[in-house]
Amino acid sequence: MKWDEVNKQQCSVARSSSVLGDRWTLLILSDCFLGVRNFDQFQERLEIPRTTLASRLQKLEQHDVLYRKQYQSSPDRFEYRLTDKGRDLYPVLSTILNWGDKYYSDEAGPPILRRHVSCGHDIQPVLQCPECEKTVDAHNVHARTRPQSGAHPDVSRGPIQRRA
Amino acid sequence: MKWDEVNKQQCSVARSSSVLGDRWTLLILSDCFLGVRNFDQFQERLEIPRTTLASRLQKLEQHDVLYRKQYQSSPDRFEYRLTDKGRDLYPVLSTILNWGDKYYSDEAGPPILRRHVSCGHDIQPVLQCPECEKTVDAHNVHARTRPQSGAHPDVSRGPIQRRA
DNA sequence: CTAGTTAGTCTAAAAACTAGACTGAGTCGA
DNA sequence: TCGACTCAGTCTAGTTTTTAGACTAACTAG
Repeated sequence: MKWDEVNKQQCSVARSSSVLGDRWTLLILSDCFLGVRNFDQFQERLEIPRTTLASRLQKLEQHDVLYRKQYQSSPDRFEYRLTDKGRDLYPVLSTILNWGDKYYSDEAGPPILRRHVSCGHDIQPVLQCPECEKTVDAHNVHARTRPQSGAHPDVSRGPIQRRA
Repeated sequence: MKWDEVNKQQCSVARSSSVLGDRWTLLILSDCFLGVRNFDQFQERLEIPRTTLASRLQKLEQHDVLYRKQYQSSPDRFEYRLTDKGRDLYPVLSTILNWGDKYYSDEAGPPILRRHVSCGHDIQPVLQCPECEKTVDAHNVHARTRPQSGAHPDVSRGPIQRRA
């Protein structure tokens, strides 16, 4: 299957991956959350080839993750900003940051700090069950396909979340 | 910059992206969490080219996200399983699933259901502050670089999380 | 002996990525 | 008015990655 047909799969991860699962895309979005808005600023911070950057920004705009907002005329210039849909990717970037902090940061600690404005602490957000408010991870969530959803059926052996 | 130099950046998202930010990788990991373990099973479910699958699995193994476990001999055959480090990616895949469910699922609802074993509800996990236990999103977390971390300095205008 | 299973590898063509120069439409200072 | 600068891209040519699909190895089952 070609990559650009992945979004037709009946799976939310597949459809999301067709937007996010590309070289550079997650890094571009990370910079968006850090306030970067202009083409050259993305390019300099990421050292991404300009052609690649242009095509990624265009793709993210087409998928309504970013939008172009004019910030001057003559010559017309645009900056890239997160849409609501884009801002809803915050949990994705935040959990990726958590994982990177855990496995790839040096003794001095993580390079980016996140302060929870409400309580003032530097935090690493965690996943929580919205019903019972306990913290959740792979071991206490059981995934299954909804019948008639058109998704691939469950693997016969079943999920492996509860392995030691 | 070439993609395989991204992991040298002083940024947890960059280092994570060098592992996760590739075509197919997120989908492979998603299948791992659904219990898929064998080469042909990945290949059939994802319809990924076999050469690409082989190189992705090798890469994930090198990064200690998956490990190969022998499950038969003569001929020796191996299955791919999540390591602890790999299982720690659950929040990443889970938040991607949430986002896909919100923006890409049809009227009938999301194709994959997740049951919280502890409380029995079908849930979509949310991000929580571990200090004050409130739900967090882009609007109430303020990111900044730690001085002397070697990360890119903050964008002068500052984060945009609190924009309307 | 023949067919089937599983996990890959091989090959050649197509597509994507990369570095770096270049363009266009302006501004700014002298 | 000239030259340098800004910014957001585009162009080009060379390199790398991805892709489809056939093929291989080492068995087992009938």
